[in-house]
Amino acid sequence: MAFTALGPSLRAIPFERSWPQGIATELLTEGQRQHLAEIATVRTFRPGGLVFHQGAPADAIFIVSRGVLKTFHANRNGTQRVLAFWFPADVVGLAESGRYVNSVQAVTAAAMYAVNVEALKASFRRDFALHFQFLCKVTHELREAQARLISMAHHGALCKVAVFLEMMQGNSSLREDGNGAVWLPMSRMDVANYLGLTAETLSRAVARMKRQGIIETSDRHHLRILDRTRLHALADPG
Amino acid sequence: MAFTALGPSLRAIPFERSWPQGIATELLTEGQRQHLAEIATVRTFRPGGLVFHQGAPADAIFIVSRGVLKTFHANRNGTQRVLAFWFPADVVGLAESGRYVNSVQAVTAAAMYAVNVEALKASFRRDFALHFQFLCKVTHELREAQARLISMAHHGALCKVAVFLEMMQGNSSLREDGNGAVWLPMSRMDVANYLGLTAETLSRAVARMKRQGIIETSDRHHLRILDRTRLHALADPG
DNA sequence: CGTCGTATTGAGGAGGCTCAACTAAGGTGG
DNA sequence: CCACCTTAGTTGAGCCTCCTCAATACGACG
Repeated sequence: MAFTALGPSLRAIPFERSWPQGIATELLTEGQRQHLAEIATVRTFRPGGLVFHQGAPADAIFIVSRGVLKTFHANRNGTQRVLAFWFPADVVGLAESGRYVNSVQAVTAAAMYAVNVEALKASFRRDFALHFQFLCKVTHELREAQARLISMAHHGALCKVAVFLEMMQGNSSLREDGNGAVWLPMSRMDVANYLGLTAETLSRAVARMKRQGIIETSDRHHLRILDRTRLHALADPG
Repeated sequence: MAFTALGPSLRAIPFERSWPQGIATELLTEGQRQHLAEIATVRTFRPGGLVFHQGAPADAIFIVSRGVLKTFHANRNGTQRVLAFWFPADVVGLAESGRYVNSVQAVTAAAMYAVNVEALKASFRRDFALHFQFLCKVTHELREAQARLISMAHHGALCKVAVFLEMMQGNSSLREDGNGAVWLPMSRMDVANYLGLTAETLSRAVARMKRQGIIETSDRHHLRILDRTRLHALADPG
């Protein structure tokens, strides 16, 4: 689908009842997407390219057009924690006191719509629905963060990995065919960091799933889910 | 201060630069608060009272007026995970597909403004700034969830507890005097669950801090921070 | 084809969970 | 008002998982 041809996309599960339960849908109308495309500039990034750095003045917010990106937070001592991965139709760059709180970096080659904050605010003023859809999108991201809190805090390594794989499998931009093939563009270290594990533990968890015949891996970045039922049993032990 | 006399309050760190860095401020004008008070109904809850249950149809969103509440998510097997504690000027009840995703329960006696979703939406349509401030508030909650993800995933029990205590100490509605006294209205089990620990581990961590002279406890719900510097050292190990 | 960063595999140790006993506190009914 | 019961909280012993450290294999790059 020529998503990008229409301009920025925003996908989330809406507040309202009318939509089918639990399924993310496009929030913006064609008109809104065209309008956003007009006030936005497209910026492309090569793998590893930095979109913005934590602490930098926040003059724009970004909507992912193509590619995969990650948000991370650098601690004083130099270590970094991966907080989230982003895909097309996600929004990043929400500021605090005029500055970005985290850094965002491209994992794959990526394109983003950069929307000037003041321009966006002006658009919000004119288009109530657009404004509301952004509220909806941020709420959706909040819920995802909360859902992640559960699996991060209370579950073991196998469960975390299973949850992660289900999440990636549910993401249309990583699904390669209808038969469980998933593309994992990010490095193992990033995944481990994201899940609050060490690279070693992640490796062992993946190896165990392979031994059990739940998944198989060809290349380091390509994985196939063989037994979705058992994967889900691992992901959802309670 | 007679917060509640003015109507609902919304506190968060705004997007914009102009405010002092990193300090939560009142987002609403007196007029907005009065307006919200008019379209809202006040509902009171005794300790343990359920504000709404996960899965219930979401017809209202709630703004905390008085008291402390918790959000939790019940799993199939009956166990519950505490996702957040809420204080005056916080917003809860953001829905997904017309239903609440989590349950909210009063920890102490509490009062909430219940705002009908449709009425609120109508107000958003008329008052751009009000709409924008809600976006700001939700963004703020998203950032807090992300910050918590870091300490949940990568740190040990002592660190988690230290972070929690600093958070509670930073909350004006729990601070009892200027000298480190903090009121912890929630049960130890809730705290442990919230931090992703068992009650036993939490108990041991608190005991250790007492032995080290960092805190002291009188009653189960009252705690005093004696050495803020060392507490912060525990909370922020990297 | 060599080199360096990334990924996997192995052994050992620390921290938190489980299980269990015990104490404290709050609530009920006699 | 007190005895009783129930639930929350504390403390201890043992086990299990995940992290740490170290060595090795793989792969992307020049």
